[in-house]
Parts: sequence; C-alpha cells; structure tokens
Amino acid sequence: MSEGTDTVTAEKTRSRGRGRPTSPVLSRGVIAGRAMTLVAERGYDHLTMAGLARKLGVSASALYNHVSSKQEVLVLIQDRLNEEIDCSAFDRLPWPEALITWARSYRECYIEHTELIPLIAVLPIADAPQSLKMYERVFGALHSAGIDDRDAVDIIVGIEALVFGAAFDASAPANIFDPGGSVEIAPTFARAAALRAADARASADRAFEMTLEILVDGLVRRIQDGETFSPRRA
Amino acid sequence: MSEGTDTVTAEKTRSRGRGRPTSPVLSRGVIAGRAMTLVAERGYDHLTMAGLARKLGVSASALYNHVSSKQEVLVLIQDRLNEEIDCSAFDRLPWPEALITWARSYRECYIEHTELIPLIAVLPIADAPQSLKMYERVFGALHSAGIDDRDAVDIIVGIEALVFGAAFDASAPANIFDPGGSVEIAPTFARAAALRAADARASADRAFEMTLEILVDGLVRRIQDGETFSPRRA
DNA sequence: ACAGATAAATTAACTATATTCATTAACGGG
DNA sequence: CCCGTTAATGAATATAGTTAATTTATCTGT
Repeated sequence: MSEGTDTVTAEKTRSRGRGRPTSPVLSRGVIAGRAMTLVAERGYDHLTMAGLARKLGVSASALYNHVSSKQEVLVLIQDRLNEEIDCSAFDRLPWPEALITWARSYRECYIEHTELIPLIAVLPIADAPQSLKMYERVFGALHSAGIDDRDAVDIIVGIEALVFGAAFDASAPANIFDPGGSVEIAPTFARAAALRAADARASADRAFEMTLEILVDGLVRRIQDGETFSPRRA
Repeated sequence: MSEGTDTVTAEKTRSRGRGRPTSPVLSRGVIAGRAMTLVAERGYDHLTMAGLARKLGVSASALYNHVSSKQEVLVLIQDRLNEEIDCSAFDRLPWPEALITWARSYRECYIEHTELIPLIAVLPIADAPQSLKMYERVFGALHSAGIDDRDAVDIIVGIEALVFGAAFDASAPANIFDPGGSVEIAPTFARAAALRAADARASADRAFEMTLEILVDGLVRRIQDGETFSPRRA
C-alpha cells in the first residue's frame, strides 16, 4: 500500500488534461506494485494493460513509456515475487535443512501464482536482480558444502522443478483424480484417490514434503558416501 | 497423417457453398488430430481457432458445432498426449526401474507441450480415459510392491510434479541463468551458470535424471528399511 | 413422395486485448 | 527565450475468441 491506494493517484499535483504532468505518475516500480496487487486480487487472467492503467489512473498507452510489452510487466512481477521467497535459513541452518526451508517458501509463493510459472520458469533472469540474489545465496551454501559447481546447479534446477510442479498440484481442484463415470477403468486407483479428495490441499502438502525430504536425504547420503552425482545414463 | 493431409479435405465429396455438406468434414476426433499436429508444428501460442479451422478447410465458427470452446480443444489434446506416455515398462521391469522409465517418457511428451501443463496439471481426469488407464497401471505396480495406498498416490503426485517442472526447464532458453549486466550480484553462481549455457538441454536432462534417480533410490531404501513414509512435519 | 426437423456448414458481426502512432503540454538547460 | 526531452493523451490497428442469423443437404415419419 505504499504507492497510492486507489484508482487515481496524485490528483492534486498533476494536470488532468493532455501533456506532461507536473510530477510523473508512472515508473517501473509503481507499475510493478500495482500489477502485483491486481494479480493478487483478481488473478493473472484479469491482468490487462487497460485494467492496470485504469487502476493507476492513466491511459493504457502511457504504460508503454515505461515498459515495452506486457511480458516486461511480468518480469517486474517475477522479481517482486522472488523477493518474497525466504532464503534466510541459509544463514542459520545446515544446508540440508536450509534447502528444505527454502523450497517450502518457494512453493508457498508460487501456489498463489501458478499462472505465472510457465512464463517465469523459462524467463531469463538477466533483469531480475532479486532472483539473481536468491540463486547466489543458495548456490553459495551448496558450494561451501563442497558440492561441485555443476552438481550444485543441477540440484537447484531439480528442486525448482519439484517446487513448480508441486505448486500446480496444490492449486488443483479436489476432484482432480475423480474418475467420474469411468471407475471401471481404474478401480484400485479410484479407491486411493477418493481418500485424497477429502482434503486435497493437505494431501498435496504431504506429497511435496515427502518428496522433498527423500530428495534432500538422498543428496546428503551421496555426499557422505562420496558417490558421484552423475546419473546412470544421459 | 490418417485424417487428411492438407488444408482442404474431402473436396470432391462435399458441397462448397453454404449449407449442409454431403459428408461431415468435422468431428471431435478430426479436430483433435489436427490440433495436435498444429501444436506440434507451430507451438501452442500459434494454435488459434481460425488457424485450426483453416487447416481443416472450414470456417472458424464451424468448430463450435463440435466443441464448445477452445478449452475443450485442449482437453482433446490432453488425452491424445497422455496416450503417448509409455507405461509398458511396468510389465517388464521391477517397479523402481519402471517408475524411472515412465517418468522419462512422461517428461519427453510434455517437453514439446509445456504450454499445456498449467491446464493439464489441474484438469480433472474424469473425461480422460487414457489418463485414467495410465494411473491405474502405475498405481497397481506400487500397490503390488506393498506400498500403502496413500503413499502410492503421494509418490505418483511427487514424480508428476518433478516431471512437469523439469519439462519447463528443458524448454527454457539457454541463457536463462545468464546474469546479463548484473554479474556483480551473483559472481560465483554466474560462473557455474555459464557452464550450463553451453548445452542447456543436456544440462536439463542431467539435472532431471539425477533428481529422479535420487528420488527413486530413496523410495527403495525406505521400503527396505521399513521406514515410514510420512514426513517429519505437515 | 412430401414436409418438416435436424445437422453442419456459411458469412458477418461483436467483444476484448495488446500495441502503435501522431499529438500535446510542461519542464529545464543553453 | 526557445527548443528538445519527457510523459502523458486519444484514436486507430491487428488479432482472437465467440455468437448469431442464415443456408441447405440429408434424415425421418406419415
């Protein structure tokens, strides 16, 4: 709520007609903030350039003086989002526990924004300083633990994959595994899936925690045993 | 290539003007097939109702006689896609290896279609018989291995999460981790990321294989040790 | 065989959204 | 004091998904 609370901002200090306002209404930061709250309130599919501009008390085309496309707005959102991921555990816990805490926080952030995952997962981080800072911190912890560079990156990538996938799962409807009228196709699975539907979110959390724990345990074990990280094939 | 090879199909057998054609050009099956090849050729963002119709030699609005929305076209695509996932390993390999083979094939299928993941990951499978058949097969293998119902579902969900996330990663551009002008923010990470950029796809494959292997190893170990699957918290 | 209902296509229009373009007006340095 | 820069404006364009009204061959019942 730091940059203007409602539709029209700075009404007094800027001219209402055409031409240059007394003090600029827009900036990349202001746009980012508004876009975030808009997405939080109404979901990504309601984020339109026109709607965003309206909330800012400005015309849509004015946005293009500060960002060159809607994609760029998403980059701004990404950086805001990644800023909320809690990396502090790397300062106070051994790396395995810190990794788990980080992954948990990472997932929490994206559960509310699964629509952004397809974009963010393949978005270069060149212009996202917060994301860079995060990676540096995680990577540093793994590096300090004696894990070689390539493996460390692979570990980060692997956990990120799990996090993104699990975020989808957590936001899926409870009846996702409901076979509907086709129980006869999958009788035994249907029985197990029914248990899950009772509390879909808790089940999703449990599956994530289990997978994450097994994964990190496996990493620790491999390091203790001095095994190589390279997989059997490929 | 089974249902018409080019833009206009069945030219001789149907009337060209308005009104009911001699034999129907469209059906859900035909639409699904064309949509699949279109997505395969040009990517999901080039799949438009108009473009699809053009490829079928038909007007866009004609599609709405067979599907009620573009979303429904996606459901058709989903079932076609899941049909291509190779589950045969569960018939000839021990479950840990079969699980790995299945996950590999699953990922391969979705690497070409990451745009569909956000939709498919949260799509109820009630009307997707192929997907149901797949789950029954995987679940059956885990059940036979003595894994209890709830854990078996969690394992499937966990691996699926990894698969979906890894599919994004594999389709990301090579420069995804390139810090651009901000090297100073993440100096050590930047060095490791540069190695990765040399062959991004191979690196993505390696990260996936490593994570998958550790995960399945961990599952096997827990079963051998008779440990519980429930995680430490949540 | 005929009449009406139905199916399956047609064209045209409607809506929403991103994006571009020419224009306008205040500010600030030479 | 003027002129270039900045940051807004509104109008226009392009692309999409979707709906509506219409047309006509085929099917069905009597």
